[in-house]
Amino acid sequence: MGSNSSDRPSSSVSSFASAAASGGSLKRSRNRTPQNPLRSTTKRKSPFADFGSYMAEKNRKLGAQFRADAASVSSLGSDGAPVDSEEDKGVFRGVSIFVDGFTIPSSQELRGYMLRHGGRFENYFSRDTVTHIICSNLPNSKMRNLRAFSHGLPVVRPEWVLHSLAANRLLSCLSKLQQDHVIGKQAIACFVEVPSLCKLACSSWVNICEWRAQQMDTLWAPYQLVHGACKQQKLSTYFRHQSISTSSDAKGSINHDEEIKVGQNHSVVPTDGQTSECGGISIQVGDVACLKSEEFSQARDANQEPSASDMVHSTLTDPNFVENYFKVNSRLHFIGTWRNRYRQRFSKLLTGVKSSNENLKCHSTKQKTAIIHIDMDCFFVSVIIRNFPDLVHKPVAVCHSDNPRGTAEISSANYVARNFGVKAGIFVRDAKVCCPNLVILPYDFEAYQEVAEQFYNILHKHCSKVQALSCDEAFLDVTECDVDPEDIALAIRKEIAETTRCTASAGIAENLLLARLATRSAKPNGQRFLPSEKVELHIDALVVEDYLNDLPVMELPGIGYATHEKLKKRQIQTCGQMRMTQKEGLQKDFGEKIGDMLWNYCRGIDNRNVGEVQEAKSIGAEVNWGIRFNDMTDVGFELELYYTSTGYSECKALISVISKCYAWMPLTHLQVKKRKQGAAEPLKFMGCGDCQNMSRSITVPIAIDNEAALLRIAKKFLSSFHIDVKEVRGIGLHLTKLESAKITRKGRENIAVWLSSPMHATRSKCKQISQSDKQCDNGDFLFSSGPPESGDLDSSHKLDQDKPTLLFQDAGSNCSSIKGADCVRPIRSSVLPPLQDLDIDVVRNLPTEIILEMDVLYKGELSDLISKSKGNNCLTHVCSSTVSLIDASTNSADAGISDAHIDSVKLGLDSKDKGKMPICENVESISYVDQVTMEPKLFDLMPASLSQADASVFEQMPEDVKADVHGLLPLHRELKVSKDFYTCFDFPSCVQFPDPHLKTHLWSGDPPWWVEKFNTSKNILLNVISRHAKSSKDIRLSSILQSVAPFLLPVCELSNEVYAEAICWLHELLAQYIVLKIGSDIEEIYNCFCFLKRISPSSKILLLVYNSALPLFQVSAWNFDVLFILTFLMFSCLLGSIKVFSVMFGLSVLIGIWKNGKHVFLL
DNA sequence: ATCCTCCCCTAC
DNA sequence: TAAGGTAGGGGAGGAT
Ligand SMILES: Nc1ccn([C@H]2C[C@H](O)[C@@H](COP(=O)(O)OP(=O)(O)OP(=O)(O)O)O2)c(=O)n1
Ligand SMILES: [Mg+2]
Ligand SMILES: [Mg+2]
Repeated sequence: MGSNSSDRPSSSVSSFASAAASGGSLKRSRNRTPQNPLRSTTKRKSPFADFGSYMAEKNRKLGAQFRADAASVSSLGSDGAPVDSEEDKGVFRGVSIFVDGFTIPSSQELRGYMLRHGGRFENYFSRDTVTHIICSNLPNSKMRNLRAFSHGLPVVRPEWVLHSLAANRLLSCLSKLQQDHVIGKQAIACFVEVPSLCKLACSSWVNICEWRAQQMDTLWAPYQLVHGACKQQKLSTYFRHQSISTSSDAKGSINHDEEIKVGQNHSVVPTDGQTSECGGISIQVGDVACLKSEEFSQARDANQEPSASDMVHSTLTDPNFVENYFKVNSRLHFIGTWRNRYRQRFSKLLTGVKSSNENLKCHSTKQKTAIIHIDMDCFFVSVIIRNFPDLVHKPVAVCHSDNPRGTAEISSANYVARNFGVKAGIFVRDAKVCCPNLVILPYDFEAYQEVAEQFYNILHKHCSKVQALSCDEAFLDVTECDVDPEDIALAIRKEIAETTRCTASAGIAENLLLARLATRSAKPNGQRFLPSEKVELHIDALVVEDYLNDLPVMELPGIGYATHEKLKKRQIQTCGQMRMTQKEGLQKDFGEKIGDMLWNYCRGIDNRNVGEVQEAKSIGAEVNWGIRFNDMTDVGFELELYYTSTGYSECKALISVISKCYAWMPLTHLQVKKRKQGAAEPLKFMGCGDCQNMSRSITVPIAIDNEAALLRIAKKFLSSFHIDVKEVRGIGLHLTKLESAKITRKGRENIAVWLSSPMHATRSKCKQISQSDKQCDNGDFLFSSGPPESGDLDSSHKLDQDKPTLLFQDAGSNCSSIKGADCVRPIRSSVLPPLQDLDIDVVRNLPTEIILEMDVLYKGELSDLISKSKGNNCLTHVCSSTVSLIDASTNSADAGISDAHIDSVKLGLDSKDKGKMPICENVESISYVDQVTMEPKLFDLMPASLSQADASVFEQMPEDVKADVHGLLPLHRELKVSKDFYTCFDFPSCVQFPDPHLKTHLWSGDPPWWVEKFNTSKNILLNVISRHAKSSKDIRLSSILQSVAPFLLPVCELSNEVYAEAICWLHELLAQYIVLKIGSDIEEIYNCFCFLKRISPSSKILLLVYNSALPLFQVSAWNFDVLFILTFLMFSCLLGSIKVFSVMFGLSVLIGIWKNGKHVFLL
């Protein structure tokens, strides 16, 4: 009967238990294996988001400069000087692109592609020169601006460039791969279906690409972004209107759906066979007339319902889905978030009654405790039914749908209905089977909220010790009241009934457990006193005894489906049976605490006290219904919504908590539900079905107090899953460990070291550091705050004022700094204009984080320049408000950011002197901008074991510091990666591995020997690489990799041998390249790895190469001690006399610690 | 022992 | 059609 669906294990249990059980099974497997490689198109804010003085200034003053720059750059391409002049390479002849915002590939790479293949690249937009605008994604609001700028030019996604390149011809803007992985899958499917064709096409990789391009043209969805911006705008605003004023016009909203779908997704893709859609290409939005009439009537019908939002039911069709879902639709969200609203509403009362916890052992008081448990009867129904007096004696339930065949869940059923077997949590269709006359009423969350407030007002009026359990349920400790508890209960119930016109039931007993059990047996609209057996020697005592004896264990609070099943296996069904079991046995089977609880509960023993609501220890939000995505940008978009709608308020709450107690909430946890392999569409409409959970968490060393930083972490996690977004069924993000604000100090309390690591950040000896600011990076945000208050350890007021903030680096900036998990730092290259060419006035108007980032690129010279140009501390202001790293304890406390940069650089150069880690005095501050890799399949660039650290330096360290370091790193990580690499794969024996004797030979000669070697190989991947190397003037590996990468994207399945051989050779090539270049051009190596890293989500081959060769780079870099500092991290702590900071080298983190002025490098 | 992390379980 | 959220307790197992 209560069977919810086959994908939710078990049934027959009370609704919620089954929901929980399903959650349990769904959450069970934690899978970190990568899914289909998928290019993550992390969305970035458009530059147009930043309209303001900055843009105006920039346009005004830099226009001419950029124009000149663009012209010269472009001419470079069209002149063809550095470009191959071959005819077939001029794929982009006549094309001139302007890249808007963040893209993958980056604008610089796109530029490279254009220049190498006859196209032009414009650094700024001009209607006269630009032929195509490239952008990955634009939120709705930006489309308008884009429209204004585009002047009707095609706005296309960057894949167009790649795929045109792959096809070796200019693809139509109107045809586009729906999704990278989709095309890959389709292509593979085609090949599988037609093996002979596959063989044929496999004669050369390039042929495959061409073939694919031709074959796929018909399958491709439009590439071009939809323009109809005006209409879109109109419709959007209309919709917004509609949702605010309970609309009356169905046409608009349904149309809006179509519109948004196009606007957001850029293409409408049918989800695997479920919803057939309406050829995403040609929905010319705004054309109301073209809508299906049945949809009209549906929508119209829906609109007659009280709920304003209608017919939007998934993330596919409704851009405001999550917001609406939480705001007006989800009952579970309502009851789940109720506690927070209660906290807010009654916080004064709560702080006033702080007594209960300190008297935890109050059994010293002889007085027997008296507990009242009170709970509204069928709460949701009672509230609604007030408006339908006729229905009181009819079976009634609250549910979203009255469809007798539907999978909507019953939220609550009145007692008439319960007699038929209708209960919360079952599907409405099952309820209708039990009770065909069941009347379904809709939700009214506002009414629930209002009644709940009345309810608690009354409770607080009668009793000072109130423990809220839920919106309709509370414990009262009336021990200290003189009045008979039963009379109190009566009075309260009476008042509740009069005030709310809803009934409540109460249980009175000596402890929480019995009171709650008493309530249950008193329902509905009754109350019951359940005396403890010891005191009452009478018939009542017998009642308790009997009551418990025959009580099914399932009735005990804390025993749900899983525990019940376990007990059933042990032949324990009732409390009486459980009493027969030894406590030790229970503890063995269920764990210490649970066993104890079981043993106590079946005897009616409960030692808990009534306590007020504690501070929240965690917050989170998730959606697991209606989640259907078409592509990654949707997911990002959804997350954004997520945090601007619901999560936003959560974050606000969090912020207030943080500012109040300076708390840490260092663990963030993203969870994604993915359809389980082979799982059918869920029985429950739009449900998540049988899912596999993927989750990732990170411990950040500082409180996250801004939702943008959260969002960025979340997006990074998200992209690291490499999940086929069509399989995504749910998303959740949680922040926990709020309580670490109260971490007690002990041990080496004045040392704090945080390291980033690939999977998560490790926090070691995490202490709250008062008195000093903490500046560290553990994600990719900057932690900043005002100057530390010295001396006043617990000056929370001061800390409030100087509350640190996280800078969300890509907030509203077009200066690409953070691009999600797969991105790399912008690499310093010839593209960087000379410092003196910058207009300082313009620069100064840039967003601060951009200045900082640029400053990094200019190695601090920019900030020098700015401060000089201003002649005062303008920059100081900027910097101290963002990266203030002031060490009050040293005499150079006034060191500015530029000093820091210089010192940092010096630090890098120093290292050349000796074969030791650099030693740096006087480093007060180093600015840092970078990110942490959370990509699980990518090894972080951080040295991964002590074996990579300089042992002599390590020896110098204080003992306690050493201990910390040991805690952070494995003592030794096997670094013979190349060996491991060959053996850890299941390589076919026939693969011809590079001969060890070839070492150092691959790169000798001109062209390098490998080019010919690869060319003559039978391996078509190597052939392709060789071809590109030959045709390229530039024999730098980074450049070759860039040009060849599009051809290594997954297109069709080659044999393992081919892959393995290619990987081995590429590994060897890279290894020898490192040896070759490490002393002369480490930046080139870095460029190679950056590129590999970013492309790796798309190319399994390159991912493997990256992973295998990276450690070689790490080791080499350390051994050579020529550390080219591309980016820095400033992470400065003043901890007593120990200062901790970390510096980013490339992507690896160095931790420096110095004590008493003596400065030691660890890693 | 005690902590930590990654889950599961439970309640409404 | 339908709105399967939220937060705390705690167990298993590894690290310290
Ligand atoms: N599976 C569930 C359980 C509960 N609720 C909501 C509706 C309930 O009205 C409210 C309170 O839950 P109770 O357990 O107190 O159930 P009722 O108040 O409905 O009935 P009872 O009279 O048993 O308390 O929470 C829900 O939406 N879904
Ligand atoms: Mg109730
Ligand atoms: Mg209740």
